[in-house]
Amino acid sequence: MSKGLPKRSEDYSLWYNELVKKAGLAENSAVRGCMVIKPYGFAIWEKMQQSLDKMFKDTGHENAYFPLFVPKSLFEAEEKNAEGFAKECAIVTHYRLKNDPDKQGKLMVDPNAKLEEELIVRPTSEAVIWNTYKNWIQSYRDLPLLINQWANVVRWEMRTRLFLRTAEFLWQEGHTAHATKQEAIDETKQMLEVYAEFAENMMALPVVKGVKTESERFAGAEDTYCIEGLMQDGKALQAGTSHFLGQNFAQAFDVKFADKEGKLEHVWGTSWGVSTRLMGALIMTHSDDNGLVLPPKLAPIQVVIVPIYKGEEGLAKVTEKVNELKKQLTSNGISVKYDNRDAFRPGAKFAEWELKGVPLRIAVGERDLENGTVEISRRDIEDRKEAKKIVNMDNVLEEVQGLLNDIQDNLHTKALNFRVENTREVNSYEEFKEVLESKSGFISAHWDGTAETEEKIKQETKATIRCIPFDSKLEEGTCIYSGKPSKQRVLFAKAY
RNA sequence: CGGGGUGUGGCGUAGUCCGGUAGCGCACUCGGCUGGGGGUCGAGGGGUCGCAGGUUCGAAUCCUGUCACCCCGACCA
Repeated sequence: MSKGLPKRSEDYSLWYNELVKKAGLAENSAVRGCMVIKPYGFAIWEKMQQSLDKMFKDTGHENAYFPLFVPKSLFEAEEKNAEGFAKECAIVTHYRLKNDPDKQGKLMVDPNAKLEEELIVRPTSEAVIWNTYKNWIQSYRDLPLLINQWANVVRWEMRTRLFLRTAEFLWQEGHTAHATKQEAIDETKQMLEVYAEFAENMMALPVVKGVKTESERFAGAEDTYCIEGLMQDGKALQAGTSHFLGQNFAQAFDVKFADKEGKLEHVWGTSWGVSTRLMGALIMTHSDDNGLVLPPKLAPIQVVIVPIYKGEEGLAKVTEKVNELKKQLTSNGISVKYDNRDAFRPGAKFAEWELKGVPLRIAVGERDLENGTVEISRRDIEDRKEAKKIVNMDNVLEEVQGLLNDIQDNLHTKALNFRVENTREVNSYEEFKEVLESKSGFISAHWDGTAETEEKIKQETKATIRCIPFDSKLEEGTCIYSGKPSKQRVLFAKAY
């Protein structure tokens, strides 16, 4: 383990990359743009999955699995969707390799094994799924159809970053079909609420809920709702999206149902997804210059216990006590790691578990055994002295339970304060540019509602409209760019 | 795809200009002392110098080609 992480204030993106690697979350692979998610990182993702999966099931959804490949003819059926993803598709054209006659021991694509129809590696699964739904839906009695799948998708990105943008990523995609427009819209909103609740409660990530503008909308959707978070460097990150698809896919794939009167109608659709990008959001929201900071609810290890001892007998004595503590904590649903590796001294272990973001560390030494105490240190306080306190051995369980709750709340509060402090209303384009340059963050400003203005602002400042927040009040104003009338403020930011 | 840069033990690098058979730090292995914030001493193991050609008595170093990665742009969850 090499020492030292770059400072956030000096080079935020270097800090992020190094942190991801050094904390053992993920690393680059032999495959261009694709990452290896390491066990510790995957354990966090699994906790996210478990929690989201339960929320999906609780709202009536079932899991299923659809193919990785999409025949080109299916893919292009919904034109806007196909067009939107066309530029970033991986395509399978052949199904066989053979020995290269010119190069000993090398393989080549067998030109005789060309597929009659190319297969697109799914960048998203609407096409296959709606093609399937056609067969599943005949009557209003088949509706609503509420399906989710956990899968990998591929989008051939030019520039990639661990978790934030990789060519292959893991996600879940929900795809539902409904008898009425209103029901589909309600579903779209409900799932956005699920995402928001997950982000706030589990990830301690405060998010803004809103609607995307037309140019930021999902290709093939009528409306895209989103949750947006603000990272510590003042850039916004889209953490989840939920789409009202109207009847676009139903029409493209001829998915009709007979209503109670026996009349045939197209169904109404939604889709919604969150990806391993959430890992990036989690990392960038809470972590500090000492390393990762994980909210207790998603931490694979909530408490690490480090023994402090001299000699084998010392370790044996401490271990005896630690085993009691560990049993007590574990039986109360707390995940505990006892780091009894003899090869490292306590200081090195402290640093390592800090880097890995374990919420609580308990140090138990021979001195503690005499005094009947332990030292508990919380990860969410950056100052190492302030983070520590000495606790009576008998109170460890309730202390730990209390502290874990405290940390979860504190992380959320800190992140929320940061967002509030970094959300600014501006009323002129000058001010807009000034804020963007000096402070970044969310900027709440009036916009005339046209794609042209949005595009101009994007070109000139790199800031985009993240969303039109649901809670944006109606108020008369003038567009900061064009001076035309506007009825409400929208949220701008530079984004990941 | 344009512009810039880098490929040398697991990681980070020196050496490349000016060719002479690869060095350092971290990590690793073994042993000792140590142990309340990244210990220390000693002994050891590990490298087709991205890949393929070429020049040369001799190539990490020079030449040609090629691949990969990083940064900056154009595109994006």
